Amino acid sequence: MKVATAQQVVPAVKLHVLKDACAQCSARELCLPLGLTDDELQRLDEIVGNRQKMKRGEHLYRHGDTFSAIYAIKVGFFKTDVITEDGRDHVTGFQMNGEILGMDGISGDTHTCNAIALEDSEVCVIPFVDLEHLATSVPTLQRHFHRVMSREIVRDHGIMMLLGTLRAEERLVAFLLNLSQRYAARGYSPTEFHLRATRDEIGSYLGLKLETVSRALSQLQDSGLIVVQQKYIRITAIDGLKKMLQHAQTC
Amino acid sequence: MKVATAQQVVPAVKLHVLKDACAQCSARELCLPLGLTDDELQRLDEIVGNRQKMKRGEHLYRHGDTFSAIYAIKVGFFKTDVITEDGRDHVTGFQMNGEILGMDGISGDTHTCNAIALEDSEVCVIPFVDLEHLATSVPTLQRHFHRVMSREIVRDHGIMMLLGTLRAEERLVAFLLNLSQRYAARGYSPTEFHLRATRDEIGSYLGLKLETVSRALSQLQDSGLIVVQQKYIRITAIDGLKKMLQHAQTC
DNA sequence: ATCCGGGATTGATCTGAGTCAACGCCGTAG
DNA sequence: CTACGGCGTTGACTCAGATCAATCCCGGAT
Repeated sequence: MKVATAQQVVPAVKLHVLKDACAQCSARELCLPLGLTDDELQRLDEIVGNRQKMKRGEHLYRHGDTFSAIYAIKVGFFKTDVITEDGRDHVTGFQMNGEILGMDGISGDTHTCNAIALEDSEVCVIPFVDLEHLATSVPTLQRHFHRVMSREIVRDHGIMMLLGTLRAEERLVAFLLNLSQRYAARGYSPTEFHLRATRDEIGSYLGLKLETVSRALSQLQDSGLIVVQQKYIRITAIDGLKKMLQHAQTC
Repeated sequence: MKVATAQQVVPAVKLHVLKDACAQCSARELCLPLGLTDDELQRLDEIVGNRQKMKRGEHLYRHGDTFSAIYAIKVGFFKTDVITEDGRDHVTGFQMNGEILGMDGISGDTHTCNAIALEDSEVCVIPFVDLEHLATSVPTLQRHFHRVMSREIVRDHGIMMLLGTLRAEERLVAFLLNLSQRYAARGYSPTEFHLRATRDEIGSYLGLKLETVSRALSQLQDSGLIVVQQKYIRITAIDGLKKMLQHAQTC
């Protein structure tokens, strides 16, 4: 067998896998292995077959690919998008380390969207049948997986709300605050980061045209709330941004 | 204990439960018990404690309620909505018989949206800890539950696409075709039905104002594609509607 | 170092949907 | 039967964001 041969030829792989195992992973609070015992973690490690490195621009999976695994992002940044019958696409989300990709594929055995790396990235491949099987004997894991799926649903509701009720500038603010909060949760600066997405991708995500995204960013900068230099963003008045969302449309 | 007493006092309840059991339910192809053996169905029946009747306008659960169960709609029609910090609300979905409500609550132990009956309805209450417990020993059930959650995610992506890329009339068309298809799947007419939602609720769902919904419906009627009389809708040219979505924005 | 091309910014103009307002319809309560 | 109130329709006007277009910026290739 091809895979087996590869492992025999390169014994270093085994070591590498151990080094990156779930127990040591910095993302473990965020992705699946929350609150597992050492033994349970060990069993999870065993099913997480391989860690897959990806170059910027590569697809992790494509719309129509048969579904076999979900993916935990170890490092990197992704976008997911759906394609309409008439060819246009729409970005449904941006995912960063510690987050799970691929749950769209569970319902129909094929993926319904594309997942594309926006920078060099690395993911853990979690074969889904193995995960389900393990979940039957590790209730904590089962519970946590359900939470992860549910969180995705709740997140989507938030985006639907954003798309349905907020104005352009408010959408941008919500987007920036969301990024800020997620970076903070990972120990990065909540006020200073690089956007990995283009204006066009951000626009697609927020239901805006790229020019509108650009203008809204400039406007926020003119108001003294943020500093923009291309993809670099610095939030100078995070409370001001938050206030914009609270009073949205009320005045 | 109160509950136990109630069951002893009213022995008729037991009979009633049996009559409505999952095995006989007309919605069983659509909600959870797909492909279970008789024995497994029996065990599911046992955890589905009670069937709850609801009057139009009643809340099944509210934003903030502690989460304990998901609900399968036996008969009726619901909407779910989320409330923003500043008081506005946004409809996130309409649910009909055979569909599952409440999965938003799994992630945080409290519900994140409201579920409101738009007509007199009846739901099966499925205590979530029991469902998870049963799922560990019935893989088919586990699998199917995961599919149901995933389908919800995929559905939400579709709505995000709709909100982000379609124009007002196209959104209405997508909405009507979606209803049509769901009614068809239940053996009702795909071309003739009553909207249970107001123009305002439909507008909230589609990211439009109620006037725009009204206008778009009138326009579709003028084009000879549908007939509208208040809440009554008849689709007279379903292919014409489908065509509108395929060529959306391409010309 | 220079060239090239994709991405970003900014301005001018246009338009689809929102807003405001009047009126019509229908079911319910008295 | 009539009055009322919520829902729906339609019209006139406004405006936020799309569209079209020119220019700028920056990073990678030659």
